[in-house]
Amino acid sequence: MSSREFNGQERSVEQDTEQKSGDREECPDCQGQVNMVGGEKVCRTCGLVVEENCIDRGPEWRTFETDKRDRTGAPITPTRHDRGLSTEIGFGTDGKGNPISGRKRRQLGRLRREHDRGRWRSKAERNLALGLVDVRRIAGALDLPESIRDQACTLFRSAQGEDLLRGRSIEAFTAGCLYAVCRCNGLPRTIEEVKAFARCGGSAVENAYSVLNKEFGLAAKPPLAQDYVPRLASDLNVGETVQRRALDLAREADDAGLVNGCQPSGFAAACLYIAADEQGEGVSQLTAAHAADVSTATVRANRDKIRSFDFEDP
DNA sequence: ACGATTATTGCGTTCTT
DNA sequence: AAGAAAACAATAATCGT
Repeated sequence: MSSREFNGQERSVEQDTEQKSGDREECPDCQGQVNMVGGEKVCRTCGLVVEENCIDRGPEWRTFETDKRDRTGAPITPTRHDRGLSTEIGFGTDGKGNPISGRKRRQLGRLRREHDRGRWRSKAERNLALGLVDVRRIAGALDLPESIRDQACTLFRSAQGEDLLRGRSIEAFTAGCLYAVCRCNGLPRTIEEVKAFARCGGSAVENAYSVLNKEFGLAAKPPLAQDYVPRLASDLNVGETVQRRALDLAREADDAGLVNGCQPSGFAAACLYIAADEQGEGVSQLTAAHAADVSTATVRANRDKIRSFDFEDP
């Protein structure tokens, strides 16, 4: 939460200077190197999310202030079936903001109805619109960055273009697209979390994902424990040093293949638990387990695995 | 809250047909 | 080659401290 507000302030200031410099950036907290992880700028050492939604497709809103910039108009977005270029008939007021009433209002109502009906040229286009709304809904519920949401919308478009939706539900595919994009970007969301917001059966989501994976050959990386550390850390409200230590543990465990066969989120929870324990921060097994949606027994098992590995000797 | 023990589940292997 | 089954590891549930 706190990092999110932080972004909101920083963006307007730094957007111009940093846009595509590609130069090294420093984490404001620990001066570590910052690199891109799936649409988010994340500090390599402490895991702080410096900036998210780095791709800005928006227009230059300052056009009316300084006449130099001429990119105007509504923002074009893949999240609307017509890419945001449609027109809508508003309610209540006329063009000057004065209220309207009576016959005129009812006339506008009829006009709006016909306008809405004429909006979709085909069933497919209507389905697309439905799907994109659903993608937006789930992405918002999961608190995902905009770039992820937009990628998911684009993926949904492709899926429909390839006729993958035939006989399957729209809702399953929207959830599947979101999960697929998260996987491709190393963004830590389990399929369970996505399923929780999908308006369809969980198996349908899995099926949609596997179809997407097969048809498009998605670049889905195997999920890593270290990917889950930043989010869990912020959920648990631990300090910087704890988070950094946990990230180190997770990274080493990932490299050593210690996480193979385990649930990476549960493993990350164990890393956080150990790190917090070392620093004397009171994070109980229960809270750590709950944040990662695993049981305390899993946290314990993974903790023992880490401890017995003993990172010094190899 | 934590640890130990037991039960369940999921999954890759291996054995059959 | 396809399916069934025994085997194993990870996770969850339960009980005791």
